[in-house]
Amino acid sequence: MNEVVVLTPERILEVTEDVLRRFGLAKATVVDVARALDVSHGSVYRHFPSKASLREAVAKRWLDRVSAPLAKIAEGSGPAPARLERWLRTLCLAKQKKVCDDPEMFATYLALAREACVVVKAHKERLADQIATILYDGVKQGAFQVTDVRASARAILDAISRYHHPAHAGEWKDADLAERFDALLALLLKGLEAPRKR
Amino acid sequence: MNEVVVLTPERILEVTEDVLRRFGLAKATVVDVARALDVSHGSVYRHFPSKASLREAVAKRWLDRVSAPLAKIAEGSGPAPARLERWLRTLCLAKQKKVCDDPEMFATYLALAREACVVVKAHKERLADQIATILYDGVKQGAFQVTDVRASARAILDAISRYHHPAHAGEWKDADLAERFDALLALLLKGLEAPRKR
DNA sequence: TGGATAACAGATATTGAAATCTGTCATCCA
DNA sequence: TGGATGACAGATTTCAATATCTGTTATCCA
Repeated sequence: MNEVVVLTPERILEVTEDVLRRFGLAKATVVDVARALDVSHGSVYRHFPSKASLREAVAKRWLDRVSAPLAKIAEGSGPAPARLERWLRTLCLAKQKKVCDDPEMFATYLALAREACVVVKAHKERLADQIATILYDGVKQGAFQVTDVRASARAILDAISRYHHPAHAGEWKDADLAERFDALLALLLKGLEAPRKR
Repeated sequence: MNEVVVLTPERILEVTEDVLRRFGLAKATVVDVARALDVSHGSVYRHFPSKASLREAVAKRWLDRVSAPLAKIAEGSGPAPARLERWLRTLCLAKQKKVCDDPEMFATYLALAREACVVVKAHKERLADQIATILYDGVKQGAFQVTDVRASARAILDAISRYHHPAHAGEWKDADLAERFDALLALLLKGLEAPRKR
């Protein structure tokens, strides 16, 4: 049988994540990754053109893991307002859980994200698309009154920055966090709402 | 005549700001400040118990200069929605102008604010109070329908974080900034609005 | 012949000794 | 006697030599 373990980009990314977890972003080197894979560092450069591109790929993996469960909610069915609320709560709670469970790794990913701004931008576009999907449903259902779905989707994502953007992670320990988030959510949903028929 | 120049806290703060401008936050020392004042650094410690407290006082001065013109708007008269819009635009444009005019000094103040989180918290409370003042007027005028003025005020401040919080300064160069801010503002104002009488 | 390697040059990081800084205090002086 | 001073100890920063890392390439091998 003697399985020959081949060096794939996927395997490199896994090990890189592990190395980042153990050493932190500042200290982790390509040589460390190669050592953990038991290959020369030149071999890593065969699969990724630079250290920056390797890091970018790790960032992308992480962000994809964030957006996947949200996509499920966005593409679900049922009343749009409830769905939007669930989507927004899921996004913010996921981020807040991450920082709470493993603050060091979160800090690592934050720094990584700052470098890989192209990847982050694409991620934000995807999130805005998901909100837009829900808003579009809401307009069809007559629950929302929105003139520009795309602009509103971005406005909502912007509005909750404080509760999902890693730069604000330091403010997530406040006792009144949930209360304030609820107030913001209520304000946004009221802003989207179509006037009641009577 | 021979005016004796006395060493006042105010004069120390002025010179400290100047030293910060010239050397940057990381390099500026209490000794530098004392040198610029032509006194021993021990004299500075007679007026401020520590370097941290000196920096805090500088941060406070800066934040007070931000909130003063906003207080004028908040305490003005006229229709609350227009006043709120003006207040929010003034806050965000002031911050964005600062970062555009003197990015280095802005970075210095950002780092300073991160240290002096107590002072920053008080500043945010003051801003929320100002918004609450406008909201209260709006409710009285029948323009806004808000159950908890204080909570709504904080929700609004939170919602525009992306456009006034220095942590997002990197995103203020985007071409669609004004457009996106307008969309968010419209959404928030719609959320505050009392249903039209008919 | 695709994929791994070791050797290499230039860039970056580490390290430890020396310099500087922070905060205190006994002393001075107007 | 309130306010300034300079000397001081311990903490922090700087700087330059040394080590390590990044990215390339000629070479190897299965």
